[in-house]
Amino acid sequence: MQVDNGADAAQKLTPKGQATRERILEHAAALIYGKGVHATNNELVRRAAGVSGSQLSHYFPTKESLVLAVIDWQADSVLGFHRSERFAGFDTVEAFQDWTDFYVLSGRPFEDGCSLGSLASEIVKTDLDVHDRLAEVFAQWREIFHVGLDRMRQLGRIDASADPARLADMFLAAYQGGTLLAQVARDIGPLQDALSAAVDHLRTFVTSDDQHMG
Amino acid sequence: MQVDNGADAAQKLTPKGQATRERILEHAAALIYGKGVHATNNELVRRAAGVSGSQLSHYFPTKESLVLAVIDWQADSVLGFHRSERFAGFDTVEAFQDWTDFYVLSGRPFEDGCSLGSLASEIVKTDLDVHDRLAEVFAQWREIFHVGLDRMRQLGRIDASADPARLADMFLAAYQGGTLLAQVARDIGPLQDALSAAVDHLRTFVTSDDQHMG
DNA sequence: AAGCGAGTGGACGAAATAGTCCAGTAACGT
DNA sequence: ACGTTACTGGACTATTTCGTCCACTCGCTT
Repeated sequence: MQVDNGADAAQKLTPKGQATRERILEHAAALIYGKGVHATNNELVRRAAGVSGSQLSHYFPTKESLVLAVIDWQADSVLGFHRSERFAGFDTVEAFQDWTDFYVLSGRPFEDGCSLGSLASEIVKTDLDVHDRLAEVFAQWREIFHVGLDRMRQLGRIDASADPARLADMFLAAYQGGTLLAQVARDIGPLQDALSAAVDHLRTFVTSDDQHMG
Repeated sequence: MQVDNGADAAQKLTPKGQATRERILEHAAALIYGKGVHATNNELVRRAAGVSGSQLSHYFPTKESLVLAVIDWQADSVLGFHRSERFAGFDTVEAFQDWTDFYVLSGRPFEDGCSLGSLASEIVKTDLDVHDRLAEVFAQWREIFHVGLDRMRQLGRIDASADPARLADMFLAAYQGGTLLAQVARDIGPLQDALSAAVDHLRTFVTSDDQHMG
């Protein structure tokens, strides 16, 4: 269930070695986040993390293994964020509103985009054998929304005609697509619009009268 | 307004030269479409188009210029498709429904994804100076939806409270995000869900009673 | 037909980059 | 303390890949 591939690979490392591995991972994640996968090369990671070439091969035998570790790193971050108490399992409209507000108002600068989304679209077509891992992460992400929406329906907060699975996909797609558009336009507007529209759509299923329009 | 960069570069080419250029472009577009930008190298294009190395440099001095030409090529295709009579300017709900049906039912295999979308997210973070061109294309794409929706509102087909700009972004984001999710999941379901939900949302603004639910 | 420019071919050069090798250092267990 | 194991450094190699160079051919014009 929980992502722990990073720990798997670090099982027989001493504290010092593990620290070095973590340092490489941090910097690699940051670089990939900012420059993309294939623009992040050996040397950049090496210099950023302050390690020698052999250490990369030592902790991450191939670039693919490094990318995979970064995916796990980002996955932990994203899934952990969505599972935090802040959103209470996404079983209220307010939770979804808070979620969109986070990205629109205070979120990360739009230039960077969603680490996982852009990472995914950059890799999906390549030979890198990370597809399954990515698919799993996105499935879990979707599941967070799905469970919350299903609960909302069972509790009668939204109408029985609402389709939790469909709405979950809608939210995820609105976020991913909106992020892409925001990146391209260098303007957070499209993301804002897409997420607002998604929440608006969710509101159309709300059964009670206090729909907190806005 | 219209995309013509390709013609710009081909201004002083003889028919034979132009034919060769087109051939390179076709195959390059197909390769990029299927394998991504950075997995499509010199040699692949050369062999696919049946040209020698020097010809690539002759017609496209740098890889960036080739990518740019492919973007224009794809842009013409996508924008032309959306401007076709089939969708009548997207000024009816049925047009949007037809549009989603096209991608969901008969559309291109989901593995490939949207040429422009995946192309964009692969390039956006790089140094390639194609950002402006991509932004322009997406802006035009959005404008097609926006104009149609605005017209729908002016004609009273949807409620005055509907926000055409927001809805346009929602449709584009739903498509782009849905396509990404479909690629990752290797299942067209997410795209189907996202687009269906988007159309459902549009329907909530329909003023007349014949809403053709489905 | 002769010349000139566009078009073409294949080999080559230069640069970037992933991954290896081996020697040297530090840390841990006994 | 000592040996084993983990850790580190930097140079090196192999490969990929973009782009160039120069010789050659084709086709149009006069």
